[in-house]
Amino acid sequence: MNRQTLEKFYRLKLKKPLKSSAKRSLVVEYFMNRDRHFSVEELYNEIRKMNFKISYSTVYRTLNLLTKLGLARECIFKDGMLRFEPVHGPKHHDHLVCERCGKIIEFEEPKIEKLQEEVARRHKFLVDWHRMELYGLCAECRKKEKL
Amino acid sequence: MNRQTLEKFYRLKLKKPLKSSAKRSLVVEYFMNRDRHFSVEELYNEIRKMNFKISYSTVYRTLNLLTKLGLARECIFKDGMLRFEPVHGPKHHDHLVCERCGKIIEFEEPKIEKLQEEVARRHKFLVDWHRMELYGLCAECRKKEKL
DNA sequence: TAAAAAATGAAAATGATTTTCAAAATCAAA
DNA sequence: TTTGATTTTGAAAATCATTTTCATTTTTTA
Ligand SMILES: [Mn+2]
Ligand SMILES: [Mn+2]
Ligand SMILES: [Zn+2]
Ligand SMILES: [Zn+2]
Repeated sequence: MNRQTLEKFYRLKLKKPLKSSAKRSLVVEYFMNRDRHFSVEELYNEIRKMNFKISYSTVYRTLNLLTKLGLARECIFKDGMLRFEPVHGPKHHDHLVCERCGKIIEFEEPKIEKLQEEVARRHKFLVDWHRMELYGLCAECRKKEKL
Repeated sequence: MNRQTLEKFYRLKLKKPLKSSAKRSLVVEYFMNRDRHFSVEELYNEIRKMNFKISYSTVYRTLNLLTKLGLARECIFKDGMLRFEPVHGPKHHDHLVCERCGKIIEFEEPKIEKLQEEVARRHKFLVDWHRMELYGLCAECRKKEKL
């Protein structure tokens, strides 16, 4: 997420006009500095730890805004908890999720995406978006497993 | 799901022994007769409509049992609501989900599964299970779209 | 038949997220 | 500026699907 996100954020038009606000900017800034999946609680705690006063309501509201604006993406893995990740560009990626340590690895595999399109065509289905997650053990956890 | 499921169900050993019970059997039977994804509420209402008295607790408990026994699988799509589907065999499948009408189409694509394994190998990751869902418009909804 | 174990259902608890609403902050004229 | 309209905020309440509790009933075992 680049430096101009905050300005970009306020330039973007929604149904309703946005007033600039310190609290919201705070959330956007901390969001900007994340580069991986995080839970709302994590972000909330991080901001709190810095002695900024903020409410969960505002954190949720701002993250939902960022999502509508296309700057954030919701990720809901097996545990069912809402997470967000910054959207860095038009490139799509999918996830490997370690069921032991929770680590999340991102990957891209164009060959799979091609085949997905083929499956869709076969069913005369028009794909808007997809999600694919592979759950299992990461390299580190496999090593520990063997000891 | 075949006829012997109910017996199979009671034969399976869990941590705790199961007593046979009419209410639970009821849920298992209605579950058996489903062959697609359903919400807990749907199953509950179906049983209720037949004038059987049953509680949500028992429906939830039984479905969780069936899941532990490997006879049911949890499916959580974009809407975040818990659904179950009967497990018919060892064959795995993935889903196309229509965002307009909610229809769910199942598909298998061994070529994708192979590539998933390759991705995993590349990351020294051991895959236990995965989920893949393609969201978009089904054939029917596309037609209506065009009119 | 009696005692032990498990199942049931109503109601309460849970817990993450959203909503409400009154007060505070921001903005846009005048 | 001042004013008045609009938006934002946060605490508390509402939501809502799912789980848990617990007193009672049912099933199994002895
Ligand atoms: Mn990611
Ligand atoms: Mn299915
Ligand atoms: Zn791991
Ligand atoms: Zn459709």
